[in-house]
Amino acid sequence: MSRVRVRFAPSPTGFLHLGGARTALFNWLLARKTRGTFVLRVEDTDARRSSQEMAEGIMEGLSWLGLDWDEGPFYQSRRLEIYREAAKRTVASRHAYTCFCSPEEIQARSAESRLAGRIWRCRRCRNQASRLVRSRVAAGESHTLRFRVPADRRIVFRDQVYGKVSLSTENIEDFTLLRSDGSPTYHLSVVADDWEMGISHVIRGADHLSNTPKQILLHEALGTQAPGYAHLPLILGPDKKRLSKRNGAESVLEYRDQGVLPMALCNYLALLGWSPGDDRELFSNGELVKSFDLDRVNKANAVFDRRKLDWMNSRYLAGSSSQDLVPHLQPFLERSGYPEERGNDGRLLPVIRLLKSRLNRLSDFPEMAGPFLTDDFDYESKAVNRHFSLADPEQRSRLRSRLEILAEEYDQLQEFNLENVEAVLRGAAKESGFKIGVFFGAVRVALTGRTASPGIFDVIVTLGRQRVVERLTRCLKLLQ
RNA sequence: GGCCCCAUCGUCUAGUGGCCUAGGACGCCGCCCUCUCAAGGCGGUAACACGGGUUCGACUCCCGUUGGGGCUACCA
Repeated sequence: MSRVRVRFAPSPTGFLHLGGARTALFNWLLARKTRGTFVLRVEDTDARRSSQEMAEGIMEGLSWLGLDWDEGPFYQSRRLEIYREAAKRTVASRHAYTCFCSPEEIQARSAESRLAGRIWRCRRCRNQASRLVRSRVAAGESHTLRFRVPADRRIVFRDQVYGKVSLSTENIEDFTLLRSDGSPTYHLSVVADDWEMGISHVIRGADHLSNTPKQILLHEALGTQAPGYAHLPLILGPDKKRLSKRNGAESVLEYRDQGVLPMALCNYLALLGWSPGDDRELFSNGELVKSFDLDRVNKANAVFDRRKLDWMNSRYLAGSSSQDLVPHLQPFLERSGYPEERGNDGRLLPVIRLLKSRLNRLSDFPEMAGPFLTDDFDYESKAVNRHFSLADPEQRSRLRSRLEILAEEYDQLQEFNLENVEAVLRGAAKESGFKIGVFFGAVRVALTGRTASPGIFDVIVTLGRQRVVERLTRCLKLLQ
C-alpha cells in the first residue's frame, strides 16, 4: 500500500471553527496512525476574501489543538503557475472553453434554468470557433474559462464513508476554472494541487460530496489520478442548523479562552462522527491515534453539545497532573488579577491539587481559588447570614468563643497535618455543642467566605496554619 | 425548483436478519457516600420517523412518504 498523504486545506476567509477543526483532526489522526504525511495547504485563491490574519488564526488554532503538520503551509496564491499550466492543458484538449458572458448575464440565465429544473450551459460560448475566441481575447474582452462538462455520463465513485455515490453529468453545470482576472477557482486548484502534492486521501466535509464528481471529471481531463475520498458528516449547531457565526462557528480559540483544554476538545470532536465501536469515550492522544479508523465514521450529521464538551473537559481537568495544568491556568489567573502567581508553583500546586476535580473549565479556577491565593477575598453575604447571624445571642457567643479557642489550638498544634487538624476540629465541634455540620459550616465561612468548598480538613491544611489562625481570629468580630 | 446525501433515547452513539423485552455516554431525576459543594458509586427516565414490501423472522435488506442537510457562484 502506498504511503498515506493527507491534507487540511482551509480557506482563510473565516475562523477555524469546530467543523474545520474536526476535519483537520481526522486528517491528522489518519496521518499519525499510518505514519503518513499531513500537509497544510491554504486555499486563498480568492484574493478578495482571503487574508493573512485569518490564515494565521487558523494555524494558531491548529497548533493549540496539537495538530502539527509535516509540510506547508503552502499558499495557493503563490502557486498560480501550476493552475495556469493545468488550465492550458484543459483548453488544449478541448475540455474547457473560453466564455465571454458577463456575470450578470450568467446569473440571470442560470436562475432561469434553475427555475425550469435544469442545469445551465453556455451554449453561446461553448462552441465558438477558436479563431474568433483568439481575436476576442486579443481585443481585450473580459472572459473566463469554463469546463466543458460532457453530456449524459454517469460519474460513480466510492466514498470511504458514504459508499457508492453517483451523479449524472446532466446535473453538473459548466463550472468556472479561471476567473476573468486569470486566477483559478476552487475546483481547478484543488485538483491540480491534490495531484501535484501526491495526496492519497481527500478527507473533508460532506458539503463537498456533490462537488466530487466535478473534480473527478477534471482529473480525467488532466489525465491525473483522482485521490481516494472520505467525506465527513457535518457538525450542526444546537438548533440542528448548519454551524453559523451565532451557532457555534466561532473560532476554536474561543474555546481555549473559555477554559477548554485542547485534548478535551479533540477527544470530543473525535466522537462527533466517529466511534471506536466499543464503550470507550475518554481517550489519551495516543489511544485516539491507535483506535481511529475511517471505516468507522458515521454518515449522519451530528449536533454539537456544549454540555458534553464541558463534562469531558472536567474529566480531563481532574485527570491532568497539577503541574501540567499550571501553564494552562496562568492566563486565567492573570486575567483575574493574580499575575503574581506566575512562577509561584509552590503556592499554586497544592491549590490546583485541591480544586482540579471540581472544575468544568479552566476559567472556573480563579474564582474558586480566591481564598487560597489572597487574604483579600469576599465573604458571601449568604454564607455569613446563614452561618454567623445566629438569632440567639447565647449561641453566638458560644460559637465565638469556640472559634477563638480553635484558633488558639491550631496555633499551638505540634504538627499541622491532616490527621491532627481533623482531630482538633472534630474535638472542637464536639465541645461546642453544635451539630458537626453547623460548626464545620461556620469554620468554612470563616476560612473561605463560602458555603461550598472542598473538604474542610483539606482546606485547612492547604491554607496553612498561619492563615487559618488569622482568619479564625479575624472573623470573631462578625460574631460580636 | 433540480440533483446528491442522511434518518436509533433531548444530544453523541453501539447495533451490519434471530444475541434487542435495543447497549453505552452527556443531560435530567432519585438513592448512597458525606462537614458543604462537586467528584464518585448505585438505580431510574428516554429512541429504532412513517407506510408498504422481502423473509419463518426485521432496528438491520428493498421501495415510497415525510423530515433534515448539502450542491446548484468569476466562495471554498
